Amino acid sequence: MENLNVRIHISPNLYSKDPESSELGRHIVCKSIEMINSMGFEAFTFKKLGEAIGSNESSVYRYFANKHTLLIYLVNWYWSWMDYKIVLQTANINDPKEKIKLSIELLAADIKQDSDFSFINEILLNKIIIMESSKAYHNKDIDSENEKGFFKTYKHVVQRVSEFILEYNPKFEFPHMLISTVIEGSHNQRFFAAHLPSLTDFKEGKNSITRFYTNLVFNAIM
Amino acid sequence: MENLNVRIHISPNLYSKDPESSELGRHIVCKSIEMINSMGFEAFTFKKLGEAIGSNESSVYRYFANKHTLLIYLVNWYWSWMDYKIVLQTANINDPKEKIKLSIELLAADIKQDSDFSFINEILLNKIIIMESSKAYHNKDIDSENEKGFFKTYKHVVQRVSEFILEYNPKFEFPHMLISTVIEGSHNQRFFAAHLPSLTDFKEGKNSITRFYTNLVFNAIM
DNA sequence: ATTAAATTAATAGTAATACTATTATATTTG
DNA sequence: CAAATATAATAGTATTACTATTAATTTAAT
Repeated sequence: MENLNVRIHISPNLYSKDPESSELGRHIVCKSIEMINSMGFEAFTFKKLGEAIGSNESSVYRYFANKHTLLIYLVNWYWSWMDYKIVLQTANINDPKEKIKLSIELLAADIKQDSDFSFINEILLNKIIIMESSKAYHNKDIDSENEKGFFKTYKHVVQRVSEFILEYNPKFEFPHMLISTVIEGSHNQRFFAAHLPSLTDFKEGKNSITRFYTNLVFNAIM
Repeated sequence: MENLNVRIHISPNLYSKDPESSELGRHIVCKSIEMINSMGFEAFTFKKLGEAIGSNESSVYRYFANKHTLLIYLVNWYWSWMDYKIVLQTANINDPKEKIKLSIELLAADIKQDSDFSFINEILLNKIIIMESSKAYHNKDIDSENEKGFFKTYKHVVQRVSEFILEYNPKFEFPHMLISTVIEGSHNQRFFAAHLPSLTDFKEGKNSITRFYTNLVFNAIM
């Protein structure tokens, strides 16, 4: 990605103190991504994180109320970043078909390169989204958290791509279902490919997942 | 469902002591379904369960090593039951198109009736599958648990319906991806409809979800 | 029927987790 | 420079997720 002077803006509802405002804060986010990746969200604790960054538990609590909120922060960062990538990729393209194609490629891709325009490692963050993001909303607080805007950026991405779908076919009845199916589905398929391969037909190096969902979408909306 | 003398068989790997073998065991399973539903999997504990059934924590531990294993048990029960329903529904039907259609209807349905042929409430269990089942596999032990057969019945259902797909179109490249997309997708859509409606195009009483996935499948494989 | 063996139930205890409250130390500002 | 504010570290608590031990009950064998 180009060396643009762009920053992902995160709603203040998603943290107690802005982690971007201090070295410690950036460290917390950066290290938490590594740790959630390596040990899994369940085993990850603020105590371990504090130790790992040479600080302590209570300092982490000043930035995030708990590890769930930290996950929400990461998930929102990811979707803001993804939205930005989609906008950039589809800028100046008029053909809705092409916009849809490019969007699916971004949404379903296996992220292999860190964009380097922030302290966040997007390769690892993508793995967290695949492995852990469903835990961000599959809980009893979903409704109150949704009201607080915890899932805004995800909904935003779905809305954006759904609009491309409607540009292509204004009569299509289920654009949001289709896009959320592609997003969640492609993440699931990457997870299944790695751990439950009999639930997929994934073959290395053949772009199966992107191909599958691209075909699925265009067959559905044409 | 008819009053058949059928029992869902659960692999002994999935429990420490067979909960079907005693009153207490059946009580544990039965009550856990209610409690996981009402309080969510995270807040649910064996201590609370013990109290609720007039027993105690350690008695529950004799049946299941921990609450994660209990969830795995429930998930497997569900998929064995679903497989049975699919077999029953599609028996004596030769047209693969019809078999696929019926299977999708079963997989994507909002379960509204308890089949009453066991001590398990399938309406509530279906809600648990929608809300909690991704937690059964999104964890760091997935590979060793998969080896122990923890996800066998789910894979079995996907395999069965994938075979219907291949009967219909032997050249289709992604039958497993398609079916796991339908299953996970339809569960997600039911969850979204209830909690994040802007990710769906769900409309009450219009069978949107089943209709969407049925169209998706037949457009994909034709 | 009696005793031994096995199973089941209940009690108590422990390490770890997810926080909170308090105090100490630094930094900023009037 | 003193007061106010922000930050960091320590210590503590309730709960969780178990485990180990002991007590009670059931089953089985002679």
